[in-house]
Amino acid sequence: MQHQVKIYNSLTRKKEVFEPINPPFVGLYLCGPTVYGDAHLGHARSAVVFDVVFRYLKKLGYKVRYVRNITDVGHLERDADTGEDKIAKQARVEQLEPMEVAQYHTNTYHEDMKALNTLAPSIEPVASGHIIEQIELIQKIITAGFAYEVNGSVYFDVAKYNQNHHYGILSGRIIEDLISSTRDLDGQDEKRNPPDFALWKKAEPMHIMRWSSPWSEGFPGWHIECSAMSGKYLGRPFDIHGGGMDLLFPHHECEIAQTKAGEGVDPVKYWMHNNMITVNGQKMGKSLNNSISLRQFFVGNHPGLERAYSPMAIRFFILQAHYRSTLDFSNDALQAGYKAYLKILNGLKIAENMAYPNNLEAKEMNKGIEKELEDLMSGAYKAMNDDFNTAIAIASLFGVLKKIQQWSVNPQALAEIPETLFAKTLSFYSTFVQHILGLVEEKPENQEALLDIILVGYAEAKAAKDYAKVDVIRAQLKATGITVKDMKTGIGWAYDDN
RNA sequence: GGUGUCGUGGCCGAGUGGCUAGGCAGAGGUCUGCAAAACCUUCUACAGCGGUUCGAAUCCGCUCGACACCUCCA
Repeated sequence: MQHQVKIYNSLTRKKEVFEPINPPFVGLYLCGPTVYGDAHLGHARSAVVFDVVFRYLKKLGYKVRYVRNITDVGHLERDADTGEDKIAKQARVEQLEPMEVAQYHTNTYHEDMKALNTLAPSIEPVASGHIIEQIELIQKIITAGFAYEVNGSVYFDVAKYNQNHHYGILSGRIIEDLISSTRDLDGQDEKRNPPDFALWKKAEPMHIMRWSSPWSEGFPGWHIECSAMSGKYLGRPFDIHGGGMDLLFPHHECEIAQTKAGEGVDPVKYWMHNNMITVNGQKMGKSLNNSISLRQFFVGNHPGLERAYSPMAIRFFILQAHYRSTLDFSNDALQAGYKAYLKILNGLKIAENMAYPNNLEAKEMNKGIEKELEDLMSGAYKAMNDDFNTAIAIASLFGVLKKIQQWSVNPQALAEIPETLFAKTLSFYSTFVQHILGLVEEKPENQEALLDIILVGYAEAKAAKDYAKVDVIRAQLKATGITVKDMKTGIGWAYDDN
């Protein structure tokens, strides 16, 4: 099967045909979290979006190496010159060793990402574990003449770089504006120009996180870690670099500059940026005090939440929008997403339990329905090929679901299509839902066995027309948040959706 | 101020020059011990004003409005 994937490249601002540098291998790098707080919806969005990219490219047969880093050092508050390290600060607040903070939030991040059913990355490098690589890259940049040392700190010389290269190539920033911007009121600036950024910072005496380097005991700047680690594991250049749009400048712009300056090559062929989650039309972010952590979503523990929303509801909510659009959070939207997800899931159960009937009356094949099904299925793949348009793919999926449900109600309709098409359709649906979109059934594992036993009793009571007993079982399950569903295909259940 | 994005029906959210997006919610019906689920049918759109075109939600211009980045942020 020929697949031509198109990707919107932030660098060229165009959709481009995806041509891996070394097929069938694909290198995919995603900027992961700075582990000083619980992951929120925004983290979920980039993780889920690129999880689907990862899954889909694998599905197409590419050998994808997916690298997602953990930032546990070097990410400063406010300004790369004057701020405090985010993790060190949180450690001070909580009176913990910085590594405890980083470890704790790395663990919770992994738990949350697992709950969202994102696949683990192939490699998950940690910034503090790659100090040597970062120092080496800084040295290369100094040797090339694009960085300077001041009092034990090293800065990237943006103006010098821009003489022969283009700082602003990704973000569209104009260097003169950046240089002339006089927002910096701190007189004790070590930088030659405001847009220069730190590659290495000398640690203040109080600073706990420190490593020795040729310049000082200190710590690396934020941008250098991604350059060093992506280069180490994916080579130069590599295929796809992802991240939130808010990282486009300065983080990704700086990554390009560092690699170009130090190694003489462009680091990345395709840059992909997912858009932001908004709350009431405003960006969700820690600094805006409107972020809701994923754990709060999962249990409903936040004033802005009307109820708990399961991980799959959130995953579906994210996938219903295209990744380059802003996505506005609201209780209504999430609730709608959850119901839609339940519907998709119900189709999965039907598909699993349905077989092509062997007692069909002979009928003429219906070419119209055949074509409709083929169009829906190829439409879903076309949508994915077109810059991973999950919204359209899901619409196609609902079209297929409708057919499956009709068959479950009226199996005789299957006489109009060949058994091979029936099998293909079911297989398509199940594969697309579970393996490409990554939507799976959420069952509390310890409850499942009990629930099955209870539902056996329910079915027996029902067969015996003992409706009093039926109603009691139903009411009791309802009280624990489980809705019983009497389907044609058997007894099912779902989480209560209201 | 600079750079960029966007304004779609009750809500969310695709779309691109002509052909039903989809989901949720609403209405009517089928089924059912009653529900739920499922199925069938169905109502609300393209910010405003001009222009290009045989034809525009889709292209161009203006107006209004919203947002993002420029400082840490997925």
